[in-house]
Amino acid sequence: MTNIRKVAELAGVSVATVSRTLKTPDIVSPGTRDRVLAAVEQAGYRPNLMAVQFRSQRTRNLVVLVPTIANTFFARVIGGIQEMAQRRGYGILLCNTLGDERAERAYAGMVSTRQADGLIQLRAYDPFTASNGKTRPPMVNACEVLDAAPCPTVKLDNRAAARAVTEHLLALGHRRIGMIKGPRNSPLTRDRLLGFQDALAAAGLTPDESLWCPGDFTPPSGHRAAGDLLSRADPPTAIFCENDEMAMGAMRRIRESGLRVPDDISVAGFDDIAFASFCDPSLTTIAQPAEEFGREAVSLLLDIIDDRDDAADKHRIMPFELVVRESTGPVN
Amino acid sequence: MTNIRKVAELAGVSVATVSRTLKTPDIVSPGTRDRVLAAVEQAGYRPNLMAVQFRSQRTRNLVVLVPTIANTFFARVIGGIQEMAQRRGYGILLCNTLGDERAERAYAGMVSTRQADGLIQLRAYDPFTASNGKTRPPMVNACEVLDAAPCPTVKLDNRAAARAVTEHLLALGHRRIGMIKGPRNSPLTRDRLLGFQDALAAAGLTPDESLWCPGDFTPPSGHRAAGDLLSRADPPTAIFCENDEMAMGAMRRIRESGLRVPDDISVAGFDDIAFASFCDPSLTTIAQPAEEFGREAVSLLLDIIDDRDDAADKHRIMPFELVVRESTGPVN
DNA sequence: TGCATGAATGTAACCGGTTACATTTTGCTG
DNA sequence: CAGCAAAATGTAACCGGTTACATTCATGCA
Repeated sequence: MTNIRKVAELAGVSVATVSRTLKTPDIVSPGTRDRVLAAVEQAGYRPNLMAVQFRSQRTRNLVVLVPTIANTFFARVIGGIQEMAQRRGYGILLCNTLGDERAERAYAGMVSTRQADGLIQLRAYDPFTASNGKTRPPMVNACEVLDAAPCPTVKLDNRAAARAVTEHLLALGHRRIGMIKGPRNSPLTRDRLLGFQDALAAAGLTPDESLWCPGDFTPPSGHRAAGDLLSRADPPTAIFCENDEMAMGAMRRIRESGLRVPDDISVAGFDDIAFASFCDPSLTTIAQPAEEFGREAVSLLLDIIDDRDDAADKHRIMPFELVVRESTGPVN
Repeated sequence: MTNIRKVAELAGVSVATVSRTLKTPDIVSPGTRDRVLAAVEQAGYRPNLMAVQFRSQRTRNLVVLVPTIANTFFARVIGGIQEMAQRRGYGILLCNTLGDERAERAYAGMVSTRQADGLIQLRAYDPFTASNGKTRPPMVNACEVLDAAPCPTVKLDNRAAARAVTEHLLALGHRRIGMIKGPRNSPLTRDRLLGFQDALAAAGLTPDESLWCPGDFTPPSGHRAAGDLLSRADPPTAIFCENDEMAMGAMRRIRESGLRVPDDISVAGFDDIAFASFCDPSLTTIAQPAEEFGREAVSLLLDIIDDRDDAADKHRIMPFELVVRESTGPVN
């Protein structure tokens, strides 16, 4: 491996001069600079970044904990993270945690052990809980956010968004509205449920909890939950799904029962993934700026890392938009 | 930061003994071992992995170049990569290249500069082309594979798979079959086109190149291409799309024309993404073991890195399966 | 010419582990 | 108990950059 000493020898200068030529060319005399650059070229020298990182105690890597990369929405968020990280000179260490907290804590260790300078968590779990008394490593929590997050957060006003969807369904005349939720202990699910209830309450309706089915954000779980709802004696006339993946599973199940969307049952989703506008019928949903979530999370994280920041309590609320398409219509 | 010297001091031993206690506990006497471990505990010591990596000249990171993480198929492949890498003690540096070769070469530099030990490329481009005479860094090419790849590869027999799809359509009586392709210069597209032609030739048909429309593997491009095909004087009775994303876009466009799938036009896709079985109609497609692509790529790459391997010419062909669903039917 | 000043360059310590080699301790045998 | 091998532990070089500080060199002015 050609190292800085070889180059120095080749150019007839000291290692310091080589280092300076590459990092601060302006303080090296033009003649020397040319000689060094020629030697660099000739030797095909590339600085060993492990050494640079080690010396500077900065890896310029960020750990990203993602529950499932297979989820289209997260894929977009990661795209945004990667884009902004690259722009700021950072790399992304991707960790598909599948929601396993042991794995998340293990991955979080990559920051403690200096494999990365900071961490972005896309789930409501603090992987540094067990850090006993130590200073918290730089972290940002995005998408599904802890209630009392010990770090900056980036999230949607899920309550308001869910309320908007529900009001849309109410305006179409629906009164019995089913809900296909996410996992029980998720703050995201809880907030969307609250927004749902807000809208019902404002309309003077009492929610029927028997119409709330849990899912896990995958199409099969939406399919299953819709099956549950349809088998009721008095099935709902509309179903609000907490994400588009489950909505697509639900629509499938509805059609399998010989019913039509939206003529017999309306379906609304959440996220506005790419397929939402291409499936049949196209899906009424909440559009989120997924890539922007990622970019913003990186921005906040680098603020902490670069110490351009004193407050760990910056909280960004991202905008949403109700996108009405074909899957919702007037109650039959 | 607590380092190994602090721990050594605390335990009343030398740094070497601390290092040995953590790496090879069996060659340290039990009494000393306990004392050191207690000191480690007390100090909350975590070895600085940057130092370890620097010393051992191994980062235990792998760079992954992915054209678009937003593509459901690649998301699954990356999931497999991440899983196997984790199991083997490696991290994944994810790079969303968007097909930009400059960016790919830049990212590839992370291996030359020792930020990572090897690279997995999911596109048919060799980012080390410009490496003048140097030994090639460890690399594996998966999914879309170079014809004369200078490294191990993992791919599908795209030609055979495309032939299987086409034969299925021919068996249903279709004679005018449209094709929605990927980008022109892609070996993957070329192979699928060859398989398509193989099937036609075997059936004694001459392909009509005017029915081949280029796309870019996204739903909108499939939508657009289907529009092109439908506007022909004599439109095809079936459309073979080179991936499911484009197939969903195409189906959407067909329905917008007032036609039904498969009654008026059959549509087939490729990849069997999660939505393929949940959209309406569900999609006839080629199932690929996406996660297995990723796992296999990591396996091959680590074989090179660990030098457990002499041959850079291991080439894996992964199995496919034709999954017939609702989107294809007998010609009208 | 001599000296002050600043620019250019060199020297070597340092980051935090690992490990070859040296030294000390332990345990066993005769 | 001497003597020796093996086990345990210590010392310090090393990985490849960066940079504080020291040194050399060039320039301008009196």
